[in-house]
Amino acid sequence: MLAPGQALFRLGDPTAGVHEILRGQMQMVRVDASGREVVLYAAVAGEIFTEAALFSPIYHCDAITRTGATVRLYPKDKLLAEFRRNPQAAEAFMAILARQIMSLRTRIEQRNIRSAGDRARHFLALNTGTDGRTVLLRGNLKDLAAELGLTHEALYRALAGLAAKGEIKRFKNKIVLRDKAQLM
Amino acid sequence: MLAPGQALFRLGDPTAGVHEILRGQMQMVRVDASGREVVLYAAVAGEIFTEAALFSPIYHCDAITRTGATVRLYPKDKLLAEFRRNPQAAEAFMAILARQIMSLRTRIEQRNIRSAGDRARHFLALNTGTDGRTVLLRGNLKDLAAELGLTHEALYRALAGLAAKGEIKRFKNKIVLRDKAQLM
DNA sequence: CGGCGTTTTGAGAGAGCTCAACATCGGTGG
DNA sequence: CCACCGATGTTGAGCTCTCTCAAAACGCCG
Repeated sequence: MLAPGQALFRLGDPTAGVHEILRGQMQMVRVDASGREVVLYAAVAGEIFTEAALFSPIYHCDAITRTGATVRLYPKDKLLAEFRRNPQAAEAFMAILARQIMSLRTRIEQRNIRSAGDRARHFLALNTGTDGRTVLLRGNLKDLAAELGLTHEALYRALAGLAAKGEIKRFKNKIVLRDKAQLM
Repeated sequence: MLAPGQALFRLGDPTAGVHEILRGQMQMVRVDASGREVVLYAAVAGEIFTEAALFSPIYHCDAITRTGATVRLYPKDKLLAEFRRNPQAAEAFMAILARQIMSLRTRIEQRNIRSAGDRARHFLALNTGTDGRTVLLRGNLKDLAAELGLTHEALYRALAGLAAKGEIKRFKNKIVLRDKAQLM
């Protein structure tokens, strides 16, 4: 349980283990030679971070929460001991890491797309449900815009544009893509 | 050894194992409901990919090389067997995955920065050598621009701007940051 | 010297960001 | 039941910054 502005750990601190964010956000921050802050990563609720702490004696950045946050710690020694005793647990953890890599790569590819319309399309295409055409929206559009790295205005306009061209249909909390057969 | 345009595997193929790129580039591609290609990730020489293949029976995307590529396969069953037998090997692989996650996160944060100058600064701040001020440039600036997701023109201008403001000094194959004491 | 790729600089256009105003929706309290 | 209020959603106008296309200077190698 951390108050806004509080640090979970600082650069150089001995590593404790893997953390999971239950509520709020954490920023991994490094300070460069000229004293400027460089944000390495901003983690949100539901994510685990400091995986690399398992393999390093000290932290290589600061972890600060601006929003306040609740964090759960999985102690390093217990995890490693469990992995040694139980190869299945080790495999499961590897699977978690591998999935994170995939999702991060997809996100990078997404950020490579400059056009707001194309970026929205990219997101929609990768987040369709089982029917391959329906995307359920989890939160509000402002949050989605942040996730896509767009201003909410740009996202509204992009979606309006896609809808105008008939590529999508918008509903309360879902978006349906027009597929090849144009069934929708 | 793959020819340009050749596919290493296709969506739905049974997974073989983890691949390392020795030469060239591979693109992970998925095709969306409307038949459009969506690039999940572009991997370059030196990287490993399909880590997640260890934990899935089939591939969830196509792997295609446009440039042609040489790829080494680490067979899935051998890797998993080795991990079960040898917890140290498992730990080492986890460490590789964890490091990749860190580097991907840093890259995402980099791509969140819109200003070319800020993005260059971010890169420089995170790539200083032991003295905390000197960045050795591995390749040419065009390649660096591509790595940063900028056009080479934009990067040239950004560096020129930083140099004009005295934040950096440019040399043949290195860039030196001005630190707080302005020693340079 | 000639050719090729990298580095640099210039001009113009497009697209997203910023600031701003307004609409819509849901919840709250009178 | 309705008025109010805040947050979300939407649209408008202008600006800035990068991208694109273009051209020139520079460096390297045959």
